[in-house]
Amino acid sequence: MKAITVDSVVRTTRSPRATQIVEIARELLEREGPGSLTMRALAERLGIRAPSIYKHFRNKEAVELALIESALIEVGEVMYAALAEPERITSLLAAYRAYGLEHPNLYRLSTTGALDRRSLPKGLEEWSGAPFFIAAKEPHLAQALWSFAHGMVMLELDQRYPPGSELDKTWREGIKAFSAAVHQEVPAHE
Amino acid sequence: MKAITVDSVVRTTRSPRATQIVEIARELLEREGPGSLTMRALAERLGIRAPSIYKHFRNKEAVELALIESALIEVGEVMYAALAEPERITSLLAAYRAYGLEHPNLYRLSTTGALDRRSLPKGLEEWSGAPFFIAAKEPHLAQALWSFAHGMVMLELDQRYPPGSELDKTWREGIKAFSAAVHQEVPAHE
DNA sequence: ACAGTAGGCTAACAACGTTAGCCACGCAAC
DNA sequence: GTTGCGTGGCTAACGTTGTTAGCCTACTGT
Repeated sequence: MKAITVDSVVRTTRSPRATQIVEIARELLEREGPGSLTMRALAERLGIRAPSIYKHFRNKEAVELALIESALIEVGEVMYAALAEPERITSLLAAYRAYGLEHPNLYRLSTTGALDRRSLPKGLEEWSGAPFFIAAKEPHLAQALWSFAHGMVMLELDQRYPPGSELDKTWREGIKAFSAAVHQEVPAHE
Repeated sequence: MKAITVDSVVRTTRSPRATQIVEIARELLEREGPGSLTMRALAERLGIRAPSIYKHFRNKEAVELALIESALIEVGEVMYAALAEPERITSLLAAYRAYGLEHPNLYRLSTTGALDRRSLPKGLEEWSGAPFFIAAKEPHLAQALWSFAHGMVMLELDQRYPPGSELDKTWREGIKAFSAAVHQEVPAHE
C-alpha cells in the first residue's frame, strides 16, 4: 500500500548504459510496435551490435521487464493523482484508460502474459494497483473494478468492440454500476 | 442476434485434410501452448512437412483463424445454454469463466490481438457475443459486462491477481454490481 | 607494471514462417 | 488410351529471430 507519495516507489538502479538501452527500447516499442522491438533493431539504435546488449541485460525478457517496471510506476502515478479529485472512481478509471490508450504497446506488454514477480522491485506491483483498493474500499470489489478497466482497455486497444460502439457510454455504465456497489458496500458516510 | 439454436451458426466448410489440420493444431495449442504451435510441429503430427500445410492454408494466421472460429462457436454455445437457467447473469458469467479456464490457450488466442473480421463467417462474432446483450438488456451495460468478464478471465489466466486472491468472491462482487445495474436499468418486471 | 573487468566485436547456431520449384498421382476430356 | 491438369506431397533455401562462444581492447586499481 505504501505512502501516496510517488517517490516512495523503489526503482531498480541501473548503469547509465543500461538506462539508455531501456529508453531506446521504450521508444522502439511505443513508436514501432512490439514486432519491431528486436535485439538487433535495439542495438542498431544504440550504435552497437545485438550481442553487446547481453553485457547489460540477461536476455530480452529482462529488457522488457525494465519497461514493465516503468509502466507500473507511471500508471501508479497517474492513478494516485486521480484519487485526489472528487468522483474518485470516475477519475481513477479515466486516468487508467487514458494511460492505456496513450501507451498501447507498453500497456499490452505490461499486462499480458505471465509476469516474473521475483524480478520486479518488491512492492511495486502492489503499490501500482493500490488505487483500486483505495477507491473501491472493499478488496474484492476493487479487483473486480480493476478487471473491468483492464478488460475495457484491452478490448478497445484490440478493436474488439463492434465498429461504431460508443465506448464512452460503456465506460459510464460500468462506472455507474461499480460506484453504486461501492456506496452500498459502505453504508455510512460519503 | 439470430436465433438461439446453435445450428444457426455458419461454419466455414473445409476439406477433410484441412479439417484434420485444424484438429491437430487445436490439440497442439491446447496441450503444449502457443509456443509449440509451429508449422513444423504441426506438420510432424500430420506426418507431412511444413511447406505442405500451405497447400491447405494461406499461412499460419489462417490456421489460427480457424481455431478462433471454433472457439467463438463453442463459447457461444455454452453461453446460450447458460441463458436458459435462472439467475441469467450469474450462470452466464460462470459459463464464460469456465470456458476460458478450461481452454486457456485457445481463449487467449481468440481474444487478444487484432482480429481479421472479414475472414470470419459473417455474423459469427455478433452471435457469439449476443448472450451478454440478452442478459444485460442495455447494450452499453452489456459491453461493460463482457469487458469485466474478459478482464477477469485474462488476469486469472495470466496469474496477475495477488497470490491467495479469492477470485470466486471477486466474481461475485462484480456480478452483484452488474446485476443491480441491470435491474435498475429496466425498472419494470423481473 | 600488471591484472582484471567492462564492454565492445564477429561468427555461428537453432528455430521460426515462408517461398520456389519439382514431382507423382488420379481423374476427366478428347 | 493418351493427354492434360489440379491436388498435394517433397527438398532446398531464405531471411529473421534470440542467443552463445570466444576474442579483443581500453580503462582502472594495486
